[in-house]
Amino acid sequence: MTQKDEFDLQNFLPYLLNQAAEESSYAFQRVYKDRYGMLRNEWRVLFHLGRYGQMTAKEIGERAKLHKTKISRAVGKLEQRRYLLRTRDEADRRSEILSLTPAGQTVYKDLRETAQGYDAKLSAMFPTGEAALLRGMLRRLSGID
Amino acid sequence: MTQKDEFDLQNFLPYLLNQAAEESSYAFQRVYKDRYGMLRNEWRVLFHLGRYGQMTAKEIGERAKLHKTKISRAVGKLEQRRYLLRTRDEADRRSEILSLTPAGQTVYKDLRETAQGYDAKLSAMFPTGEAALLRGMLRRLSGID
DNA sequence: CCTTGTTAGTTACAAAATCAACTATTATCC
DNA sequence: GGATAATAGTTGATTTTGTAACTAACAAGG
Repeated sequence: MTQKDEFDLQNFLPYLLNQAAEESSYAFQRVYKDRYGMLRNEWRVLFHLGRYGQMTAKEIGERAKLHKTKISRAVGKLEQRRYLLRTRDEADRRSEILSLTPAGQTVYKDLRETAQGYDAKLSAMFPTGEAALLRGMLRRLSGID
Repeated sequence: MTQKDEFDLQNFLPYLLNQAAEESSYAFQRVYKDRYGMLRNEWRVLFHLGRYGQMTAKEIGERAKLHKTKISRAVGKLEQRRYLLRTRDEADRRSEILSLTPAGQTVYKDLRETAQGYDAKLSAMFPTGEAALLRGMLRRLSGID
C-alpha cells in the first residue's frame, strides 16, 4: 500500500490550471455578468470587435478559439442588446461583417478598463518579472507561441 | 484612437489561464472520457476516493472544491458503473460513506498513471525549476496557499 | 421533549454547452 | 456551364451545468 503515491490532484497541472482559471475569472465574470448581463463568450466577442475593429464571425473564431456556434449565439445576443451591427459582406455574401455600435464601444471600454485594472491586481500578487514569466508559460501551454 | 491600448486578451491572466487550462486538459480528458465514459467531476470524485480512501460526499466537496450537486450526480454515475459503493454512516445517518469497488480502484490506478505521465510531459515543456514555480503561482492564484 | 435552526444529500427546473444536421453561398474542376 | 465539394453561419436535439427548493436527519435552547 505504501506505494510511491506522491501524485496528488493539487500537483496535476491541468487541475491547477483549471482551479486558477476558475478562481481568477470569478471576480471579473461578476462584472460583465452582473453589470451587463453578458456571458463569457459575449464578452470575448465584444472584446475582439472593440480591440481589433470590425471583422467576420469566422475571424473572431480563429482569434479567440471559439466554436462557430458559440459565436453565432453570442453575436445574436449582442445584436439584441444593440451592442453590435451585422452587415452582409458583398464580396462574399456568406459572411457578415460585425462591428460595435457606439453603445457597444462604451461597454467595451468600461469592461476593458475593469479587466486591465483587475489584471494589474492579479499581477501584483507576484514579484516583478514573475508575472511576465507566468504569462509566457501559460502562452506556451495554450499553444499560442 | 491611438490610445495606449496595449491591453490584449492574450495578456489578460484569466483569459490565458482559461486557454491554458482548456488546452492542457484536453488530452487527458479524452482518456477518461473515451476510455471510461467519464465526466470531469466523476474523474475528480474517483480520484479523491482512490487517493485518500473512503470519505463522505461532503469531505470530497471540501477537498475538491466541488459543489454538492456536482458530487451527488458524479457519485450516482460512478455507482451505476459499479465503481463505487455507498454505505449509510450509522453515526450520522444523513451522510454516506463512499468507497471504491475493486473495479473502481482499477480504473483509478489506470487514470492516475496516465495523469502522472501526462503531467510529466507537460512539466518537461519548461526548464528545470520553472514548472515548480508555475505550480506555486497557480496554487497562489487558486487561493490554495 | 418540542420548536427552531442546521446540515447532508437529492431533485426539479432553467440556463448553457455540445454536436449534428441544415441553408445559403462560393469555389473547384471536368 | 453544371455537378460536386467546401465554407459561413444558423438551428435543433441532447447533454451538462447552475440554482433553488426540497427531504431527511441531527443539534440547540427553552
